Amino acid sequence: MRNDVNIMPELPEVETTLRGIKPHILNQKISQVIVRRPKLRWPIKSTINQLVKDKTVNNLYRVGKYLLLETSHGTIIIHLGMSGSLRIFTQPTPAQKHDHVDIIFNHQTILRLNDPRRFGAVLWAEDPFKHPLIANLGPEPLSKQFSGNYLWAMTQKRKVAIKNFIMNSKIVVGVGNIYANEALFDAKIHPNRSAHTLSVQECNALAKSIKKILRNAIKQGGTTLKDFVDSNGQPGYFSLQLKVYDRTGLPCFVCKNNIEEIRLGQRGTFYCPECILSSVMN
DNA sequence: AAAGACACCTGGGAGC
DNA sequence: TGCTCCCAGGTGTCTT
Repeated sequence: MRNDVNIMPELPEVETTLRGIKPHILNQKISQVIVRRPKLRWPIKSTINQLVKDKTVNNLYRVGKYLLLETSHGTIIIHLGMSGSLRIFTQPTPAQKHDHVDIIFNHQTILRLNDPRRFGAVLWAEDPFKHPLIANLGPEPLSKQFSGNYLWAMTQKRKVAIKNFIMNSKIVVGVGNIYANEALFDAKIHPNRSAHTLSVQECNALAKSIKKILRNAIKQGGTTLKDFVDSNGQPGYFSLQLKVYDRTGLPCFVCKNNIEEIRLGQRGTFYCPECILSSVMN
């Protein structure tokens, strides 16, 4: 078992981060942005400090896996990539390895981005919804708009594997590899099924499973909220109750048969063939 | 337009 | 012990 399984920021982790940092920085004035390493997924604007200095964060929210810090003029867009984490420090604290960016509020509170693999991003946009990364995103998985009917309508004529399909942010945001595997297992749908072959009923089941899995993870995140952003805690994300992800060859928790692994879209894909088979027979 | 491959990046594990 | 190789993944971009 790889030990980095529980540190990937998927939607629930980003939501938990949001809830953790919000009380510390909402309505607080930015006094400085320190960029130690501008080369992340995209270069951080050299003008970022001038753009946000002395602006107050008057709204803080999440769109997919993007965190948006809205100021009176312009919005900071933060993405955690696959190894990023944000923490709050309420007193001066030396930067550690991979601490690439500090946003300092009221000359005291530090919002610090740590990101070993540097797949994350810190961007700025006058109107984030016109930003190319945000403008074309699909609906939130936990919204009413994301339903079985919506999913079914979108799958028509789409031949791609259903797992790749639900990981496509133009279809629905925030479903990464781990939760895609878990949701398909929960819905008893083979990840390699061509999207358009799913029935309305199966799309309903899948939409429900995605919501259920994400809600449970967010709920679990809430219980570890303090350690999540507290400077005294580990910067780690909560561990996940995974039923299939990274469990190749191990017995299925439901039927005791072995979990199998294939590659889809160059990503590890895990499923229980027996559970899917028994579902089809019913 | 859709789908697949590839790129970015690092830490950690396996194998020698 | 230390070196090299390989792998994980989110998501934009390029190619087919």
